[in-house]
Amino acid sequence: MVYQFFSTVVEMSNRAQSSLPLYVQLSELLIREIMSGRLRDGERLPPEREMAVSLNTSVGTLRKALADLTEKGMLDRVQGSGNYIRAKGAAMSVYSMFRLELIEGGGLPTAEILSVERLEKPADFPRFGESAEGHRIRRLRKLNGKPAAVEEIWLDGSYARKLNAPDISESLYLYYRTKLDLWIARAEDSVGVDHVPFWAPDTFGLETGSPAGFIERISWSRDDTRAEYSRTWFDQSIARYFARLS
Amino acid sequence: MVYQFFSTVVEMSNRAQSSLPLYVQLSELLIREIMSGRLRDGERLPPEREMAVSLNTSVGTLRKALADLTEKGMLDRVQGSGNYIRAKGAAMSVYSMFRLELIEGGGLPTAEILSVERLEKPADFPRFGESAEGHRIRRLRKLNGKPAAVEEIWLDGSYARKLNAPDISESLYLYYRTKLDLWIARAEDSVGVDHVPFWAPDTFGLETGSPAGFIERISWSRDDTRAEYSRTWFDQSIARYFARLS
DNA sequence: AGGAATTTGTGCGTATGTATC
DNA sequence: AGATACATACGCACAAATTCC
Repeated sequence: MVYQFFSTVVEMSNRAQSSLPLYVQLSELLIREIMSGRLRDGERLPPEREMAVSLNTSVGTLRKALADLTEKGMLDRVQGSGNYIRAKGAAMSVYSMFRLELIEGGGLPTAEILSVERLEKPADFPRFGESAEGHRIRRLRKLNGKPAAVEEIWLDGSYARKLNAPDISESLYLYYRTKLDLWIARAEDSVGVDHVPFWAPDTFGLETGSPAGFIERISWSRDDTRAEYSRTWFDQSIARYFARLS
Repeated sequence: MVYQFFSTVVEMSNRAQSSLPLYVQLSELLIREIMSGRLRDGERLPPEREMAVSLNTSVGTLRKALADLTEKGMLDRVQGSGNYIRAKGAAMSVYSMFRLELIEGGGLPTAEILSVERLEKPADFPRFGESAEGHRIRRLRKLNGKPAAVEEIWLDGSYARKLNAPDISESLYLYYRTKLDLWIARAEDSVGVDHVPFWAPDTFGLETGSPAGFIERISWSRDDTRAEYSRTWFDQSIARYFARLS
């Protein structure tokens, strides 16, 4: 019985800490369960009423959490049948904000850290966060092993004194969540063209200064403050940007 | 008292026709009110409880409709203050699915119809709709009067026998809604590069065959069927694509 | 084939918390 | 400080879709 376990966790992460709305806590609890693999792809959740009881909450509140998961693409809700985990969506959700795919479709995204430094924010950046400094993370991004993009992410300095480069590894957002308790909730992208930056490694397909696809992004945390600013240059001959709108 | 009026409209569009969920009907009712200008930008709605009474529904149901409007960017909900119309978002919402802006930001989008024809769907298209035929709409899109993109939209043939070109004019989606009762609910975009099609008019900045930004899109109606397939070529030197993710 | 049981969807009502005015 | 108004949370009844016998 999985629920007994849930119940415990919720008790802990509930009264104890953040005083975030209960439905948010539930949503995040379930996300953690999925991410960690304790809830597997395709697995069916217990009926809402049972779950609500074990989680010591009401059906309505649980439903709001489940709706949130659905929106995130990590859950299928089927009337008359049940609620089904979509860990694929979850695996994607690790990269959920990564919006590049191979032109032929798909492609497993991986990342290779080039550098992590704490620096003054450049003056010409849009405003984000409260600190005058930021963590600059440069990465080489690959799709199915092929270098597809270079990426420079600026995380506001207030979220940590120092970032631990090895810990970041593949999933930056997972690191944010687990180590910094920072939940990226939404982002705005702007896609155009720009010149490949001078620091792009030789392994990247395009030469420094040549034109490439360009993504500019601002990300908000769940408390609706701008947390992150990032820029991505991608090789348009092998990758393209995609988005779901509503 | 605006609500009395609401009440009437809801009565009509409620029991009478579609049997869509009440909260969807309410949401659409409000959208129509905003679009038509009867609800103005910045205007404050009556308190939820009053509104619920006048609309002859419950607060919970109304709240679900309002949440929908919020998601669509047409409403600001401020705790302790009130609900405020954002007709800008609505004006945008006419083009809500239009995701191009000037590189310097913004730009008023307009459209000029090049051709409207009913044709066999090309075989190499992704599947959408049930008809073997589709309406092919070609448009020149401008931002602040500057030609920024050419666009080819294929609407499935089942939604109308024939489209009336003059009626379409600026807002295709408004036409869908008002004349065809087709509500585009969501879309998936894929952004890359492609060659400008041969039919692009001379007024378009780029020459036929030269590379341009390229958006491929599939759109779903609110009953979750694929209704539309479209392709857009845009001049990357003056426009860029933007998206809000979550 | 069909009906009963199960499960989510919709809608209503209410009580309490919290931000705004 | 008090009133107003949205946010959260709980619970119930019935509808609609699915599943199972």
